[in-house]
Amino acid sequence: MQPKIKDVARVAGVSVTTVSRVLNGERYVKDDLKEKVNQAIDQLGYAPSHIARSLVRNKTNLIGVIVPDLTSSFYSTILSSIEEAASTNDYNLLVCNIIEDIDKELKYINVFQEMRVEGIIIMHEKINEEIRALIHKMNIPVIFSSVKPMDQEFASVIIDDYKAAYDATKYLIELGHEEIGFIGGDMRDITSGQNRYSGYRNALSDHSIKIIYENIRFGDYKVKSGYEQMKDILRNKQTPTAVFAVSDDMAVGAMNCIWDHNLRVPEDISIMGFDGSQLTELARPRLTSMEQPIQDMGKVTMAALLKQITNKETSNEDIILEHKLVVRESCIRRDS
Amino acid sequence: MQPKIKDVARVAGVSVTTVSRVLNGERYVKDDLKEKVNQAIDQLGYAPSHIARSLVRNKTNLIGVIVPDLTSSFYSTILSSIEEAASTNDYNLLVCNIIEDIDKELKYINVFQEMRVEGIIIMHEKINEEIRALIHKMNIPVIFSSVKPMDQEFASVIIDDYKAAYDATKYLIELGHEEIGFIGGDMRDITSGQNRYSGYRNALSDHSIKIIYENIRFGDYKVKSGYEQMKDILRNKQTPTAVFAVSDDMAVGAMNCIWDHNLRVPEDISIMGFDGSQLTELARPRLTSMEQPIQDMGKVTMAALLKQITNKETSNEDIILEHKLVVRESCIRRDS
DNA sequence: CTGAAAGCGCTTACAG
DNA sequence: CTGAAAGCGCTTACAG
Repeated sequence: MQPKIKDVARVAGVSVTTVSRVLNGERYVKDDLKEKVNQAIDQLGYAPSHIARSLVRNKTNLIGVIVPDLTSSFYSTILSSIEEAASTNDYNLLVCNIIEDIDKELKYINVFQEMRVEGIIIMHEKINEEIRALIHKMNIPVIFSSVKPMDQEFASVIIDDYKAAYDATKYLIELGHEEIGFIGGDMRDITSGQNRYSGYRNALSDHSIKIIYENIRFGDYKVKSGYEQMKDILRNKQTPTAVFAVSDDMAVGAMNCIWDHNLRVPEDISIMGFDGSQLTELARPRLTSMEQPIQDMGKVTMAALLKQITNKETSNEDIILEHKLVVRESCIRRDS
Repeated sequence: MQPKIKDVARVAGVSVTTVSRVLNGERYVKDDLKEKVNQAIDQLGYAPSHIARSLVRNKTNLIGVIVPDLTSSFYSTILSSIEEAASTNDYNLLVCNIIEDIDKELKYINVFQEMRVEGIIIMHEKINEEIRALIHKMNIPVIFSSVKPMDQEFASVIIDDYKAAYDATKYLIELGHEEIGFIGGDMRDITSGQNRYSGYRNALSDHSIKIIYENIRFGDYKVKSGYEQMKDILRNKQTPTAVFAVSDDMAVGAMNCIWDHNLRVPEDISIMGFDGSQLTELARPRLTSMEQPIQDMGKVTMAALLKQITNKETSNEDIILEHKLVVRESCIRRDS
């Protein structure tokens, strides 16, 4: 059994009120009593129960976080910066990993409600009516980080996917590429998939380049799907001279596929990634990528959430961060 | 404000005791009352306060987890399987990320104590006297996953590092290599560093191969240090024909360094990794690695912890899991 | 400056 | 089968 405030009071020879006061750093406690209390605390190894405190203060200092895949370097990097910001502000993270299991998400949101978390951060793009309704009913700040589900009324911290994809494609065009393949993301539940695809298409048409649908494929943002989609593309009679994959993971998958076909990046095919994950520096050749400010994303998300918590007002205004093209070695000028 | 049990009781026209009973699935509640209560719960969107429950039940269903680096694919994979096991058993995870900051670790252990977590999982190898003392005082189950700090009396879930390193080295020897470089890990705080190093050395001497200290370097398990240490090794007059790095991250760093020097893996230098992380399949050539059962590690850790929690007895017996050599493409027979 | 008492939202003997 | 009351470990007016 852990010691309780009553034990401290007894040992120190004061009332629990007084112990509580020195615990909470109030003034109006005589130095000698304070001393005695602190001694008793040390002696007993007392640590106040956060549980009891939460109950009376009506404040838990808990944030619920839903991650689609902890093993993804993209999400775990965001989570890491969220954790840092939380820790700095004396908040603790309840972390839930959802792998393709929307029921688990619902279950966890329920748990979050029971735990009385003060806010929720979701990095999962799939969300159904039931979850939406539950979140609304809970009436606490919710913020989406790095994703923006369709038709939703919650705030997202996100980049301008359309423009980022447009700029990435434009860069390839400026390198002289005209057959530019595309490995897109999910087109159903998430706005990024559609916006990045639009950005790609419009960049091409704005530069009067014909869209070759044979060279357009859609994956699920993961390495394996990048590999598979690239394999498909390589089967075409006329393979593109450059491929733009809308995640670094898929880009690396594509690079590996190219390597396994004994072709070379970037000499045979240039590859452009998206995200700015650790893989960009790990891959050989190093991956040129349209980067999201991953580190900032977590920080900004927490800041926005804490602001909502503090001001007791929910906001549904998206926060748009800047994307940035980082040129490395995987894209070169096309020989013309 | 969230509705409370009192509100439910009022709406349903029963006592709070009755509401509590249907909440906890007790028998001895007449069907019509149960019905009314459930209706009231739905109507109000009531979810019982886990905080209040924890206080009275003296049980939080919380586990504290300390990860050294969330962005590492090794640790995040273990964390992911820990999370899965926790969720299955209705436990929630309080996650703390420690990056080289031992004070933060102490702070978090304190938080864990205040939160009255029922158990703690630590994947961090650095631990000082203060932390050790605190953990002991808390008197709750603590288990180390994938690491075993020196001189400690807590249980670890771990592989036989000595034997694993021995076997990996032996494999390289059997491929005909005689100059086998080594990129080791931290030799101070963690037993794996020393045990893997011993395994490597003994494998060599058991096969009458002279140890060349020039080709032995120590990193910090991360990609970058693998790169740097390999750079050092390549500066030597006689470079090894194979290098064994005691983490896949360092192995990939070494491979990248070799690539950047316009040498080839495995034709010029074979590379053996350690861990079995995602990188093994991502790298090109694919990385041959002495693998830990990463997925199992999380599962086994949680199982052991839950057992201790349930039986209210702490154990300090290590659990040793099997290592396994997975041959891919980065090691080949030496031309002799 | 200090303490007795009420209350946070639940559960659980105890009584009926 | 149902409910009034005590208690979980704290904080916070309130009174002195």
